[in-house]
Amino acid sequence: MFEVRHLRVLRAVARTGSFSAAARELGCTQPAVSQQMRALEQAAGTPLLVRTGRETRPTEAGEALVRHAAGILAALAAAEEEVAAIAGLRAGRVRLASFPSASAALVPAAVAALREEYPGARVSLVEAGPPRSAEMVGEGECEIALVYRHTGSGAPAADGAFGDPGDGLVVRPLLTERFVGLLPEDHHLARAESVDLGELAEESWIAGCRRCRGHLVRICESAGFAPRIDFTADGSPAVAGLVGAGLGVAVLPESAIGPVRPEGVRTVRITPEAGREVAALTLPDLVRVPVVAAMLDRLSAAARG
Amino acid sequence: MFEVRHLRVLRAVARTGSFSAAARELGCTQPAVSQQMRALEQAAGTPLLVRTGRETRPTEAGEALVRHAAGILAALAAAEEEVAAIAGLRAGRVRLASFPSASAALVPAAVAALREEYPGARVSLVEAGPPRSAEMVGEGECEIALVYRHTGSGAPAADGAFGDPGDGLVVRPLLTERFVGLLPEDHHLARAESVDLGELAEESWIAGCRRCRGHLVRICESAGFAPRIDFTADGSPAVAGLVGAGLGVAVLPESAIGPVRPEGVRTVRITPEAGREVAALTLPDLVRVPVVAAMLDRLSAAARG
DNA sequence: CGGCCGGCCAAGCGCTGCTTATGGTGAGGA
DNA sequence: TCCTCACCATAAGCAGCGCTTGGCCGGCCG
Repeated sequence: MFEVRHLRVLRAVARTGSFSAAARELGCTQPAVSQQMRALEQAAGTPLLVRTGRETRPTEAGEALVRHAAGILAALAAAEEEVAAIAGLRAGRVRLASFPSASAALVPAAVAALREEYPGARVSLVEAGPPRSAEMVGEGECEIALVYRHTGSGAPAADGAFGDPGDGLVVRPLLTERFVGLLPEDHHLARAESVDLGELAEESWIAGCRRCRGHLVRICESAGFAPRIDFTADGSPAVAGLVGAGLGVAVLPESAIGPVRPEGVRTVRITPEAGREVAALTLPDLVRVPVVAAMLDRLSAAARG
Repeated sequence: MFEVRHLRVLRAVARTGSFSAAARELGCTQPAVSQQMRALEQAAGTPLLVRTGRETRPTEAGEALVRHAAGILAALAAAEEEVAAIAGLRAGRVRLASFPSASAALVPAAVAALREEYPGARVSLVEAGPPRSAEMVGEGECEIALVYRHTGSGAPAADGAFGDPGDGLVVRPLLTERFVGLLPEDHHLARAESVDLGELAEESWIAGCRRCRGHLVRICESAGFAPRIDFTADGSPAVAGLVGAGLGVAVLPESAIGPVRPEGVRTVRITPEAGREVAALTLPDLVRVPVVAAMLDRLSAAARG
């Protein structure tokens, strides 16, 4: 089997016409070149160079090998270049899977920051809830999953939001946030500093997605009542809109509300406290991939900001 | 720098999705694969494989490298194939330089024998006299030079026909042959067993090429006379034709006369004896090139036949 | 004819890459 | 739930390889 090193030496010898000159060019000693060429000729099974005393020329087989070596070494250089581009963050791909409110808040800022610094990076995003997004990382469909896990009065263990720890995923915590209550402006508790959920036991409730609805039920259970859920809306803006229309009350993560306060809605702290942790999941090997590490950093920064 | 071995292992891992399977496929142990991949990832400066427990997949950089590896390994295989074809004599080129009478006698038989056994071999021939043909070997313009050297009453040392021994050429003796006298059929010595050249001192002489002419003069000098050269012809058939026409006498190498005796010509042994040695010259390295060795063998066989 | 250059050879040595043996971990089945 | 198997990582030991140094020889040139 030919070695890359052999081909390099052969090319140098063929170009310079001398073992010594090739050795100087390659930064090694002349016997090293002699040995390399002997090994290569043994591998080839035929002489590749003729030493005529005055000069050293390739044989026909040597010429053929030099010809091929040019292409092989060029392909190798191209491969190194491409890998270096990915390793050096001049290129690279990172695929995110995230849940809706993160897609709206964290991800745009992080992606913008990454692309500003590394224009070559290619970022893609797909929306998927915590169980599925973690699976996608495990299945190689994406590099980073943004997930959340409910904390507080809910049942975190049963929630298992961060995916099975047994998946071998690494967890990068991004932020923890409280759930706040959303009340219509004209609600009698809308100006309160803090509201106990029990005070809202008789209200009409507005729930979000299936997962959030389960969490809402558990929160209310821990406060001693079962919520009467009259509306279910996908997406926080819709929930807030329903609250603003005076159709009921809701609890949402702080960040899900976004920078602009929805019209006609007041937010209040709630007790018992409830919240969620947002984290990024990825595979251990992938945290050493530059573009993945950079994206994780940008996500952390976006979560802090 | 990537090594061929690394690429092979990477490809096997990517294809099988497992270190162990790759090790089995490559005929080595699993830790060997682990080490190879670690070394390759270190060389690449970025992870190339993600181990998810269930399976092992390439990262983006790994995919890029696998993609390049396919081309590189294919080019390498093509190079090995071509070199093996040359080494294995399924292909190969041998260029001959020979003097005219060998071109007419030895070479056709040898080339025919070689091409019959190895149809892929490409043989070319150029005519050149001994000094020049040896130079051509030294200069890489051909692989084999057919040369001759006069022996006997001539001055072999001054002749130097086999080229400078200092050229580093190897000599493969092919045949030695006597010079014979050519007399017209009606010459009074045409039926003699042997003719002393002195008896032909007063004849009209027909000489061949410049070099042969010099040799003729020396032979005659050693017999005690200077030949009167009235005709000079390039090529033995022409010389024999002139003799057959009764225009003079000549001496020629036996083989130069060829299988068919020219019309009207008788050949007689001459004294003092004169002759020449025919040999093939090549470079030491080239005798290990299969097609060159084969050609030398065929030339020897043709010389014996 | 002597210096010089280029190449081969031998010896020594450090490094690399393989092997065997062992431990940890996730997955599948009783 | 526990057991077992498959897979991978790690460590230690060892053989082989490739490089270097030093010495020698042969051809070329001043």
